[in-house]
Amino acid sequence: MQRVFEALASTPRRKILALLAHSELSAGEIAARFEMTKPSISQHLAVLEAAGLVVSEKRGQFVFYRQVSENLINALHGFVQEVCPVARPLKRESAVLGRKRGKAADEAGRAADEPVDIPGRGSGR
Amino acid sequence: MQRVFEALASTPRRKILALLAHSELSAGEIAARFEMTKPSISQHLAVLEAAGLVVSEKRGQFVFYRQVSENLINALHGFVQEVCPVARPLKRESAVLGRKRGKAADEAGRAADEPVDIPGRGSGR
DNA sequence: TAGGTATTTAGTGAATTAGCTAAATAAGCA
DNA sequence: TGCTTATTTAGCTAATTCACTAAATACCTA
Repeated sequence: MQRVFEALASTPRRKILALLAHSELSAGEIAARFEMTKPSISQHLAVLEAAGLVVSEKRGQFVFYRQVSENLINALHGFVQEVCPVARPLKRESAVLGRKRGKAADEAGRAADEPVDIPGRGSGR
Repeated sequence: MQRVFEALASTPRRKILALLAHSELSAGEIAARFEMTKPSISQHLAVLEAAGLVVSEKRGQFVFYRQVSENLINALHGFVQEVCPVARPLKRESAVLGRKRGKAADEAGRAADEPVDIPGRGSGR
């Protein structure tokens, strides 16, 4: 949770995530789209990966990065539940998207006015 | 947008927002719930206010703070649209919640794969 | 093995952030 | 007016972040 929000606090990192919205890209391809040196981009990618927002996979000479949208959605969703309980309809929709998740809701935090409770999942209780 | 995410990057500030989820509180009441000095809390509140996430109102001796959930929802929503277009159902629900908003979607950013388009609103086009 | 490309690690300096204490401002009350 | 409470502003230090350059590592190809 903390790491997710720290990762999102940086504009270049949010842009990297947006760039990865539709397809995976190599570190070099990502760096090519920013006016920043490759080591700097590499560092941003490391922050995103530590937050669980992307994963990397080395294939041959290249390291490809792709999004892990579950963690983003779960962190934001969990937070919105805490802060803005009026948004309950969001929760239901997010649940539909996040059926396959298992643990990230714990990191995402809770305790607003009810425990995390994802309908349509079966293992919550 | 940038200010919203910077504001959310701090755990104490996220906790303050959660504390304000259900009712407004004075600066002193907020400070009383944290193990931090009042000036520090005051600074965090200033950051939250600069991001448009809370508003303050001075009444007599006290300064009361309350949430402005529209800005939070819109910023997160706009970002999710950029980064995670698969989450389109969220968008529709968020629109229902945010009927009354007018301009914050611009700050929230867009450009993922379609323009911001809130159904059920009348002024979008 | 040698040479080239891709990426990360190390190390540096400037800028920002987070918390503190002390002091200033503002409002309520005797 | 003078005292008390509530909050913010100023000024400080320690810690973190950001982007850079230079060097190291890993992989591919000849």
